[in-house]
Amino acid sequence: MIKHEKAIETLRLKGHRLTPQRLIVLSIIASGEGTSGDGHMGVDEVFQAAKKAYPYMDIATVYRTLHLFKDLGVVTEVAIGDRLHFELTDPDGHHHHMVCRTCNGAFNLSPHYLAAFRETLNKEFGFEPDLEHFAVRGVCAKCQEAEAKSSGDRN
Amino acid sequence: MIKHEKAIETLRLKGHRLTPQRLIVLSIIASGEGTSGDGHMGVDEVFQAAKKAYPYMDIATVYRTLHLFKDLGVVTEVAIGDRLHFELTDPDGHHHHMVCRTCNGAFNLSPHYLAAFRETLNKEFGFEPDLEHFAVRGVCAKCQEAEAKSSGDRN
DNA sequence: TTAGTAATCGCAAACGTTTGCAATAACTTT
DNA sequence: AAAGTTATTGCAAACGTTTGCGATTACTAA
Repeated sequence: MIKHEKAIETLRLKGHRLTPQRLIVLSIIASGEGTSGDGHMGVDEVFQAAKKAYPYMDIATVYRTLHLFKDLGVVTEVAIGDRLHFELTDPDGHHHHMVCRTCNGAFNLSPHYLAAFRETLNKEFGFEPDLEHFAVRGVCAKCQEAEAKSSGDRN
Repeated sequence: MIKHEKAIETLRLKGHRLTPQRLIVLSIIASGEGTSGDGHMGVDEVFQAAKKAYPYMDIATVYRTLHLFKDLGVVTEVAIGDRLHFELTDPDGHHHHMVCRTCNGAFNLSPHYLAAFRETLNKEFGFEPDLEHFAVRGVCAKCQEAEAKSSGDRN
């Protein structure tokens, strides 16, 4: 059940080297033990965890590795409140995100909901949108309630 | 036809001070003479122009001013190829953007195309998306053609 | 008109991220 | 198994952006 074995295969197939640093970062992302509890982790979370496994780990390497993984489609980048988070791409459970601007919670969104939108852009403008991963910001149902209750204005 | 008079009014109404720096930044954004030719400008473009009008202008002030304007809804932020661009919010001609990942061109998109999407998120999840301004990345029709012609792969 | 006050500024330092470069190490070939 | 090639690394410097702070200045009230 080594979840990220396919990712390693992808690396090798595209001619990238299997360095300890990359494997460490990969396993950390795969474990997904971030503070958010949503399976995605911030760069610094990854870095801190990686240093424990390999004290020489450099933050630049973490960034380079995450970007490589992203380009390979091995991990997916989610913008959570201004900072980037990363999660292992799950080809079977591919999903988008709704990110609440109030509580920074991330909710999954099935690709189905975007299909119509993509088709429209294609037909009307010949524009092919990048919707491999997509995040909408907004306010989730819970925070809308809370806001309605307190009905105080802060903005 | 002082296009940004309403913006100045907004500043004053919310109790913000009308400093020369703010007025300069505002008029620069309003002029919209960016290199992109699309009416939006990068932070450094704004900064360079502002320095000409007021040599003591500091880049931090430009950032603070743009963020203030954005919070007030006076300007709109567009992510163009990793860098933020800003344009005067035009309440009459409100529009979204399609940003081509290949040529970095920005094409306007009428809000109409997002209405259905918003409604779905609302109904299905009770999620209220921020779609005041929205930018989809992708590849425009022209670049798709060009790519098809060369048919070389790079990624 | 002047004096008081608080927001705003310029500066400099800090932050998160990216990049250039020489040293290292993963892979290939023999 | 050893040597060669080249991607990758760690480091340090640079980049774009944000923030803390004391000095300045727009506004308010007298």
